[in-house]
Amino acid sequence: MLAMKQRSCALLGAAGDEDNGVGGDADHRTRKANTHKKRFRKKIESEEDEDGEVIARGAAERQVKRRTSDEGSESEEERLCDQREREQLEQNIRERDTAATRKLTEPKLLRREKEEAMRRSDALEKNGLEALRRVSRQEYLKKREQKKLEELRDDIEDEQYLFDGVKLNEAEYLELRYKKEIYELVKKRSEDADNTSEYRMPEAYDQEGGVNQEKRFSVALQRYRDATAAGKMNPLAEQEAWEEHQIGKATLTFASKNKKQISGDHQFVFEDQIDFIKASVMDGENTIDDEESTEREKSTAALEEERKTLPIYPYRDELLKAVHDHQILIIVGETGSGKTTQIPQYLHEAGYTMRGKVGCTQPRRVAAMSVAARVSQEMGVKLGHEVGYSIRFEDCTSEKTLVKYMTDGMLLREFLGDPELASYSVVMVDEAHERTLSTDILFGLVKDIARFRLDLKLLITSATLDAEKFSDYFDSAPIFKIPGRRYPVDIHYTKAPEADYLDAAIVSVLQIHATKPCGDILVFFTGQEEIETAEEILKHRTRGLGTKIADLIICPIYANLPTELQAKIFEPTPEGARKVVLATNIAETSLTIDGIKYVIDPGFCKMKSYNPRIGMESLLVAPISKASANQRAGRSGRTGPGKCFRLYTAYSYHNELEDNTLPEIQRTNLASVVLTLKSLGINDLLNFDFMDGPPCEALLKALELLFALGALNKLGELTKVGRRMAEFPLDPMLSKMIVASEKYECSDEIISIAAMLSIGNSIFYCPKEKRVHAYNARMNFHTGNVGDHIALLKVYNSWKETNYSTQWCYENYIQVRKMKRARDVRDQLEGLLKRVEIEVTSSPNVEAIKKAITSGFFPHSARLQKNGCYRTVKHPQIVHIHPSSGLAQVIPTPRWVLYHELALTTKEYMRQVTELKPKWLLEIAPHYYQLKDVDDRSGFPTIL
DNA sequence: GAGCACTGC
Repeated sequence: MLAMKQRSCALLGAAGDEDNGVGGDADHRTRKANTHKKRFRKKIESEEDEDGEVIARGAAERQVKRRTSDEGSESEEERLCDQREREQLEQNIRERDTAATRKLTEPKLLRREKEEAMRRSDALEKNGLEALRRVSRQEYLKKREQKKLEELRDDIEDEQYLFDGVKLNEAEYLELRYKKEIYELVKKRSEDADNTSEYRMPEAYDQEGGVNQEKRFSVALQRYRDATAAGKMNPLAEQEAWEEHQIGKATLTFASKNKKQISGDHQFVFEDQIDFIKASVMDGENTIDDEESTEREKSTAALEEERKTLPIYPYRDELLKAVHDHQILIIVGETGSGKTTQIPQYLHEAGYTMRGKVGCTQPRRVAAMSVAARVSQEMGVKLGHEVGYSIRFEDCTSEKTLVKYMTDGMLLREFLGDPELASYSVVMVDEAHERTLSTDILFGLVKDIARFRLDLKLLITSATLDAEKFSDYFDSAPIFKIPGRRYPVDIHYTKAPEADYLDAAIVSVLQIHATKPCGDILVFFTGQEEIETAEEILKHRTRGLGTKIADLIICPIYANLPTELQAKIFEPTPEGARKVVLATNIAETSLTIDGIKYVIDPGFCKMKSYNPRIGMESLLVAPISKASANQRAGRSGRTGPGKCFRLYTAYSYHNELEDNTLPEIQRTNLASVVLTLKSLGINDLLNFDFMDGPPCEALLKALELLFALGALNKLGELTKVGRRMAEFPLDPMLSKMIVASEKYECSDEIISIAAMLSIGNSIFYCPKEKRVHAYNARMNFHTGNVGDHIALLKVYNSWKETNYSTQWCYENYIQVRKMKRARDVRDQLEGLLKRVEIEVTSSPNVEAIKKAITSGFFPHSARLQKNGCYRTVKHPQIVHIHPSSGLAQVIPTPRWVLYHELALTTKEYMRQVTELKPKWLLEIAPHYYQLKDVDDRSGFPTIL
């Protein structure tokens, strides 16, 4: 019983330590944690001691933790055990201490040998990179520091711990010496760098590297060049075309010029008008009119000149000095200041790349690619050589890469192989204000590393609003401000709140169209449905206006829109016409449309939120934040002064909107985050230094799930299974499914299913006018009521059989783009299978495949109720089969089902459902289900 | 008989 309690405490990280928190909030959180502990303990009591595959490390640390978290234990038995443990701990400490003193007295020669051996094994471990034998990051760092301290100890011979004339104890003295030494080293190196006036530019590497590498570079470069020859969208490569287009924008600007001014006196009177009040002007800064030229090929000299016109240029030396003087720097710069392209170049020119790479993270793939392409052009080198980028499915870097752009998730993955980012001298986290999940985790990790690696420079760039917060988080790091280049934007609010924002938005569009001078309009909506409705109404209303009014070109844009149609928004507006772009949040950050002069902002967006208690995600319409509203407004001031019409009152803006959008980490399922952190050796998650910690309940839920999946043992440590799971960039349940497929010898099928599941639920395309056809096509894959998982497998395999035919996709109402992505994911998973030593085996046995799925998704089981609904087994909750499922209309209704996810829309729906035999639950997850769970009390006889 | 903001590994 006692052991049980200790286990649960350790598993929960430092839940017990929480009482040291601040005020009543901590109390509340502790109480919550305690109820979870109780629940957890119950679960653990039903456990057997079978999966003891622990990667032993930090044992003493754990003991300390267990001791502290168990304070206040009641029984005599517990106290005795506690006593024993304390003795053990003290024994450990004694041993360690004597070992340390022994080291000090041993002859130097012997010690050198030992150190050499240690160094070699360090190097081995570091370079070995063998996933399963990876050394934990913390252990590695500790060892490294220890070694350094020992070296310092050698130097102290007179036993006088004087540092700058102050007498210190040994520990303090060593620490200071350690820090000072590294500081001196860094200073010397950078001084050396400063004194060198010339930097050797490596030659082209044409002879080096494999053929593939070479081919890849040229393809990447070609892509970049081709992108500027816009308009040629290859229907066979939608995704690529889309990305090409995005890259093209790095050098191209589309602007509508010289449009005819619409005469001020017009005879149209719309039924309703909205009164706007101009309330404020968002100031423009540095409004120099030198937009990037549209010329494609430019001499290096011309590019060099262009670089000098960027707003950041006058701050170059000041910035470099700040970087030199401070380890961590917060940089505030508006879009257009050139920070993303210039800072890494400045750092390179200042010699920082001589002792490691300059890494720069971006939240989006396209941004990483296009910026890298731009910078390589500016530096006059081949993309992929000195300047490269690294995104999922595409690593365009080489050994010679000095400046590396990458997605933030990619850097996170790099942590797994390189626990202290040894190959980097500077890490720049760009667009930090967006607070993506990966960025938030990176913050914690880089902050930690910076404490050990004093030679590592850290740059965090953010928008103005929360710079202070970043500074506070990074130990009061100095803030460096760079002005952006933006035109002023007039902000207008409505006089009174609008009841129907959709209607109000349409009225405003017409109002602007009829009364304001030329310039395109951008309207923000929440989703596809709204956009389609708005499009219809607008078309209807403009139809009757005849030729008295200029043409209104309506362009919808949302992520699920087929790419050919998306390209339409980038076409220049014909003379005399006006373009109105109806967009989702995609236009807020992900893509930039030039020529926009008016923005209409209804103030809403769809936001995902997660309920950890029942494990359900929901997508709800919610008011945007002030930061978001300003971002939207700024979209109108890119090519000239703009106007933003907000469909809410100034009062609402100031008093009702939040300052910032809730960071993603606080509203998402954390299972995969927790697995990643655990595999980085971070065991104490509740005390991990998050900038904004996620809800305690969500963390506990994630731990609970990972424990059930066998990824964590009872002490909350990563097991071998967990270590293998962490290799896959997927949700842990999908990863578990893959790991389990080894046992059922169907890994080939399972990775196809995992790939299909991971790309989401928009594989089937369903145009309104062809609904019946689309439905029939979809149902073809469901013959035999095999369930949605197997149906997805059928879709993938059929596509493969047609040699990945685009035509086949059109015929079957399937989105080619998504299928291509699934193929990429599948290829990646196949590669990773080798890494975790799972053979690719194919099995025709459907039951085996379903069992493998069950191994990952057993917590997601539901049983039929008398009334035809389903109820989830473990955390009782009434749910329904989603109508898009192949099992939605099957008769007889399956009694037991397994679902991929729960989603709250109009009802609580299960998406992607497969029939299940209850005996599998007992067979596969005996630790999770007991007989009474699958024993039927609902009136149906259970078939076991 | 419903519906799917947006990213990322």
